[in-house]
Amino acid sequence: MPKSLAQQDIETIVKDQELIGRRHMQICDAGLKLFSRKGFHRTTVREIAEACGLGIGTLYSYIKTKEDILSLVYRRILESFEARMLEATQGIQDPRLQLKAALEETLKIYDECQDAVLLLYQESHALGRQGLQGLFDVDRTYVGFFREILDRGTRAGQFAVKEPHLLAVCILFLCAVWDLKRWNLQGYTLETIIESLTTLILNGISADRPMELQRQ
Amino acid sequence: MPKSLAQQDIETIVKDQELIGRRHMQICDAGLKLFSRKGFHRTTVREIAEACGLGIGTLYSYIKTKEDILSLVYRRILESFEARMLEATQGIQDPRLQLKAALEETLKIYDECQDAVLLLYQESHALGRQGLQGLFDVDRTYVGFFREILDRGTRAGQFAVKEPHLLAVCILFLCAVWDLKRWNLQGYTLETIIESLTTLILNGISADRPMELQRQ
DNA sequence: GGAACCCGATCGAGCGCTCGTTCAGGTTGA
DNA sequence: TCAACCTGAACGAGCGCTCGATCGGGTTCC
Repeated sequence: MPKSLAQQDIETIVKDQELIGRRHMQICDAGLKLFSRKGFHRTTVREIAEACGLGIGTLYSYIKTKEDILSLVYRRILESFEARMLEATQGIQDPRLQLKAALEETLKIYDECQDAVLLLYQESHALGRQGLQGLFDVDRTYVGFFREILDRGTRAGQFAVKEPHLLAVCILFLCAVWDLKRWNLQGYTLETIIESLTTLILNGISADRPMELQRQ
Repeated sequence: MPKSLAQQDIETIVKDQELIGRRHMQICDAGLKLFSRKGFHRTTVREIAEACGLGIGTLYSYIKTKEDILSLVYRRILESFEARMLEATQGIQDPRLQLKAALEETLKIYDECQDAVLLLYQESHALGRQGLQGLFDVDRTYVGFFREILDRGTRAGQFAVKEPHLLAVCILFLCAVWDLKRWNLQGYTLETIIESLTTLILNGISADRPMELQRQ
């Protein structure tokens, strides 16, 4: 199995690969829960060890530093995002509909994983250079995915987009508004957000006015 | 002078109000510089004291906790933003042009104050409930400002916006893409960003297609 | 079969250190 | 003289991480 760019191995004392996998899972669960609730710095390694039912020493047989736990958490989050995203949009031919589907799925994911997205934006600077690079790489593939849709739509004459990469970044970023500005969006439903953002973006980039989408 | 909502006083040992003001200024400068470079948690109070030429004890005569320094920094940032914003857009009658000006000025501010905006998004959760409330309040007035433009434009028949508040939040948020996704936007100029975002948003919310803006 | 040995996962007390905060004493100016 | 301000050594809580000890189970050898 080829490893993605974000998959630099974490040094471990323990040898058994299958066991490492299981333990890393436990550590992820505990890490995500605690980091989300208290933040990276306020969470102690001891707490994480306790939360996953391991001794501190044991925990440190599966990681080298506290930072590794954050990396582990990030990896799993992003992997799951990528998988869901691809599944929800593959096979759709019409760029406009595909973009709509991509937006909708991203917003649904971001809705279900609020804590994770928040963590991603707030604590990523706790990662070192190497960890950050991994995040960047994954993000770039994400953006590239949106960008491809934009390119296809532009070639088909449906979209009028001067800077596809820039716009892809913006669109993906905009989806995070639901998580990062949640406190100022109470009262709205996920459906309203999806509709509003989809309308804004599709109108914003359409070569002609996409009336059929508004009517439907 | 009436104090804004964010202006709950910080407890100090020192009495002289004018001196407090001056010292708080020094502390802000040092805090912004160091927090931006190293983050809140990695910056020590000692470093801040040194950077503003005060002894640690002296510093603690002007604040009660480290958190107070962050509050202080945030306050100043937001105050300056608000002032610039209002100045740049007041008096513009046409909603479309006013929105354009507001976007442009916000992006310019966010360009000049990258570190500050990043700090705002990354470290605000280090603040306690009270400090956060203050931030929220200021942000709401900001958003309200955009919302007003949207409302005026909608009444004038220029914009077609179903959820003005939601959209105002989105627009303001979108401006931060330039700071929060900077690493993925290298190579673009501020001017390109301004143009792309303005086009996206104005097209996105316009009742009719605003061709004149594109031609000009 | 079972004694002797080995391997590697587990454990948690505690080391070494950082960092926010305090306080007793010094300095200054009116 | 005394209030206001300044100073930095000292404090101690809390943290990440290490390391020697333990133990269950597999393997070897008689």
